[in-house]
Amino acid sequence: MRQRLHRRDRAHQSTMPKRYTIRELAEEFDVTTRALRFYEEKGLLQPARSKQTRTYSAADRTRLKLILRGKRLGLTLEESSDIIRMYDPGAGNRQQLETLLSKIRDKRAQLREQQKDLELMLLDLRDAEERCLQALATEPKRANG
Amino acid sequence: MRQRLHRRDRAHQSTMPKRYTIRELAEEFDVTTRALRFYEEKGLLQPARSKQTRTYSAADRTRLKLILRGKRLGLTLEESSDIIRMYDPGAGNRQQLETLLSKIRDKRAQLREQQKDLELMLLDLRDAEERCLQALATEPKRANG
DNA sequence: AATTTAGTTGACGTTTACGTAAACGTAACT
DNA sequence: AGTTACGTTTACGTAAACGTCAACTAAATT
Repeated sequence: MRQRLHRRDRAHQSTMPKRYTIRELAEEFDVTTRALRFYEEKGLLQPARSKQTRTYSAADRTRLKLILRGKRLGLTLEESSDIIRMYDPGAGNRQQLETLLSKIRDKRAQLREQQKDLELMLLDLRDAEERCLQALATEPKRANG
Repeated sequence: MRQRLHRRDRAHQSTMPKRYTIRELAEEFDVTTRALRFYEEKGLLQPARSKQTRTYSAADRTRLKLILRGKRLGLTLEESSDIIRMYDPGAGNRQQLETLLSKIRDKRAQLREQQKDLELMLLDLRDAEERCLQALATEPKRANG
């Protein structure tokens, strides 16, 4: 079960910023390579190409993390895409910056609403667990009471 | 633009528990009637019928609330369905109760993870807003600096 | 040289959660 | 009687987010 060596693996130069193959990223984050290509197709990742083959930067890796975090929160890819863009004010005139600022604040407000929903659901489930424990306490070990 | 009167509207008996038409629920929660029928088809709602027409109970209304809260948290209908079932230990032997308890605890744990993700994303957006404000402070009112 | 491994690009299939339209019933207002 | 408003079922359409082939290339191992 030896790993085979690829040229890139030996030709590592620690001065060069780290790069990832599609498989490395896929395994690290437990997604399929198909998903990574799909995210690229949707403009969420922008891997470079070294002779046809995709090569992902640390920035791509970070973006992937954000995408997956977004998914766990129920965001669509487009929403995650928006949020990723929010992380960098980048080149923008005053008008664009204010639009961005407004979007950021909207999203924050929305996420705070989601926090409330989450807390409510957790409270409900706490009660549910309690009732369940009560029922178990009432229930005899064998047969029906 | 007067509202027309339906028989049910006049024949209200305050001793009877409140019931809702499909439209009432749809408007109150800003969903389509199609969605309500869909939720029923998936077993999430169980309206009674008064002569073909659906009539929803307070329990249905509560379930709908839970469904929509679940959606805001990114849950699938099936997940919300599971959670709704968790709210009632109902008729169950010891074995079933322990399975239920386990599921409740799993879900709670998962939601606590989601809480962490949410907090991280909020922190990131707080930073993003900060950077955006900085950029605005740097940017002159007119033309580029 | 032949095979294995990892990558690539289509392209069609699938699931979830409804949207939309057709075709119909029925009660109520004009 | 005719229109309007609301309800019903059936059925096909759709967007998102991939899954799942197929068919091919290139590098690395045997």
